[in-house]
Amino acid sequence: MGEPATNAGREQTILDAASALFTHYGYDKTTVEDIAQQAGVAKGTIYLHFRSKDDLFSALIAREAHRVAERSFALIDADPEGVTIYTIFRYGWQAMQENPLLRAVYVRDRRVLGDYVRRLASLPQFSQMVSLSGEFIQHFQRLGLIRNDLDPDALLYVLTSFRYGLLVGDAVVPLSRTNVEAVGEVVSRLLASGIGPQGDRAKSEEGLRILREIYAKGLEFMRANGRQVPKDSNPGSETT
Amino acid sequence: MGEPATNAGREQTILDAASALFTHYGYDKTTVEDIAQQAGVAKGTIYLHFRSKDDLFSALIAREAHRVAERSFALIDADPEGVTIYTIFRYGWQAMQENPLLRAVYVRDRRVLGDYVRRLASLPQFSQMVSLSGEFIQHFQRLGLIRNDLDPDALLYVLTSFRYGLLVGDAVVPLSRTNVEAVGEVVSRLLASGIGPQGDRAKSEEGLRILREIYAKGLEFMRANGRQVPKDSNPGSETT
DNA sequence: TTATGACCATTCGGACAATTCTGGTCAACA
DNA sequence: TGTTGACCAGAATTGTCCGAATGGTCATAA
Repeated sequence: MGEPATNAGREQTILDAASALFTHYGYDKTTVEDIAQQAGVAKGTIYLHFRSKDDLFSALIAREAHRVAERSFALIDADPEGVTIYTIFRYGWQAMQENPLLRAVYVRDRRVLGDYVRRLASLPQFSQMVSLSGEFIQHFQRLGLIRNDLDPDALLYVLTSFRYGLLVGDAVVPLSRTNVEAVGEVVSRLLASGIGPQGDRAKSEEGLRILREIYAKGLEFMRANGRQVPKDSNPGSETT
Repeated sequence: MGEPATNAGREQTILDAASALFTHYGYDKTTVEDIAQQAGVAKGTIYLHFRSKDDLFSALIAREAHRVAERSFALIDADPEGVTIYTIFRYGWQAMQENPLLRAVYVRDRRVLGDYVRRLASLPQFSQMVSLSGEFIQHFQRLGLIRNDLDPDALLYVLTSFRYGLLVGDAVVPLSRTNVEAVGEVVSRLLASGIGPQGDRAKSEEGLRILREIYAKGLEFMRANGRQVPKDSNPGSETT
């Protein structure tokens, strides 16, 4: 309904169609023909914008990851607490929870990813970069934004597992749409007093800087290993 | 090596063999013949102790659940902190982490459970009973052993997901044998200041009572829905 | 009484061919 | 210049057959 006919607009339309079909039917069961039909274009058009079905999916993941990151930043900004380890964790989870496709990628849901899971193996823990990494925790500990009497490696493991559990959790305990807020609140409170700084509330501008820095790194990494531009890149880099 | 020839001893020997084979090869790929061979008995003997392969597995799960519970109780007792919400959570996790079979049951690992996962569907969340349930949290909140400014439903969801994440977590971030202790320590510290009572450290004898009570309930539940004794139970209760 | 292992009905799974489907191309077209 | 859809080779699916394997039984033996 009312898709723009511009070049960039058409690409987004294709991605929208692909997103809906992939999350519903999974990568394997969704054919390129299906995507074209849903997007209202011919199959050949898709190959004007993307090199292959794989490349299309990579582009989609990149777009959704970007959206999730922006969404989490917006949520963090909107919270009066500002940038803290627990708002980062809370809204990072919430933003990913709201995005079915990226959530599937993060938890490696074979029902959605299908054969694509093998391709993911080469991107070892790319989604961790969105908001969580070892150096991130160590930075925060050095700044006093996380209590530093905890082993950083163990803490990373705990936080990563925690987030993973929260993302997969509703497979064990069903989580209704209504109490996402309540869960976020509990998570936030728990981490605030659990791993936050004991005494003073330290300045968070530094945290924001680090957050954006690590996000930029993640972007760069994804641009390197992610999708290739189909048209105007130097050709002749085919390996087998 | 050195199995006792007593009746009960033989049953345990069979369960030991089944445990090793199931965890290594999975339910589907392990034949009754394999179990008999590994246990050093004839196949028919197994059917003197267990009604079917399913029943054997149910009995094994029951035994391992019992062991895990006892193990976690022992760990809690050994900790100077005593019975608190965080020692319960910490050692409940650790004990289950150490038991490959029960861990597979809890996370519904299809590679180990095979076709048996369907049977598990009738036991909705039986393993949660081992140490975690809604009423448990509410009891503790009422006693002041858990801060009561948190929504109990959301808290239950968070803790359940947290534990699930910790149990599955090493599929995402590999967890070496050596730092299980470190992770447990972090978990304990995090929960102590995260959800424990803010001020005083309340008396924990009451907590111990509740813990055993809920465990007893779980046992009763499992005895009702779990395996049936093959021999001297009243016959004639076959439903199709 | 208790344990055994040969035996049976059923299921499983590999092999193979027929058939459909799918990602990707490209000459024709607007 | 941008778009289309018929077309193709290879992959996946479906259906079928048949021997091997498996869960479970029971007459026999210790």
